[in-house]
Amino acid sequence: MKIGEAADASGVSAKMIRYYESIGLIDAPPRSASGYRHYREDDIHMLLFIRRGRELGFSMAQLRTLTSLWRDKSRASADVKRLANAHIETLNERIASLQAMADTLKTLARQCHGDARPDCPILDAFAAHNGQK
Amino acid sequence: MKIGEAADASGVSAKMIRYYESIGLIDAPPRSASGYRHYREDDIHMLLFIRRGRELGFSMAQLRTLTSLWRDKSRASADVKRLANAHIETLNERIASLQAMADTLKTLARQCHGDARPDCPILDAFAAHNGQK
DNA sequence: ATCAACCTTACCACCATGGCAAGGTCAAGC
DNA sequence: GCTTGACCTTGCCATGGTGGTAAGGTTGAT
Repeated sequence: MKIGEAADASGVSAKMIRYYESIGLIDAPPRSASGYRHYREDDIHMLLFIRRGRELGFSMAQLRTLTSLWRDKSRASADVKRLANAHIETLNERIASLQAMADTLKTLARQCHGDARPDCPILDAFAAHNGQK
Repeated sequence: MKIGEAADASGVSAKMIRYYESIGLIDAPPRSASGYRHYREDDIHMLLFIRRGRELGFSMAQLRTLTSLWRDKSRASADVKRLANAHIETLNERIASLQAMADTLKTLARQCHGDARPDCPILDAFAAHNGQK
């Protein structure tokens, strides 16, 4: 299978497949005489694995660990679970941070009459250099 | 006030102050004879304004609009409110996306016994190339 | 033989930020 | 006046993942 087909089959762009190879996340596949990369089923599975990990928000560094755990048939599931829990923690922090932003903005937006007049609590809050907020 | 003091006073690093100037987000301040940037109170307020906007997750492009609204004493508060609401919407989308990731992972982690055994529903889900998920 | 669709590598760009380097400036202490 | 240290200047590199683009080679079908 050439890289374009592998990209279609895995949902990972050809560009990214080459990138993953360049950073050592996936193995370099065999090449045809003319230099074309050639992929097999297992490689597609790996790409799908990586794509799903990325879709769940794992970083490349974490994917590196996850793929090695995946390859390691004698891994301890505790290791995987630990990584997953750490990532859940990170996600929760990011959610809380975004939620706090949204809450603040919602409060401000509610106080803004939103008409043609120029006075605006949102801008006031941004500009506050006294203890207003 | 020199840039270091402006950085301390505003919470925006000197590096970022120069960057904001380079992209035209803030005006270039007057320079001393030897080339040092010199800031006044109003410049600090602007930097604080920008910092608060960034802390609420607005993009640089949005900050550009917000600062121009701030400067425009005859703005309509509706314009500010519209921008804020659009950003709240974006934040909500990002939150929902992260929440979906976290929920999926939580479900998988709950199913993983997390001990020394190698079988792991998390990896299984990542690897699924049939309709398992 | 030609043409389109593919492949290859090697760059540039993003966005906001930090770091580092090489050199100029200023103020305080001697 | 000289040294020293803290500051300032510009400029370049790196991040992380991804897309784009360019210049050229390969393949397969007509």
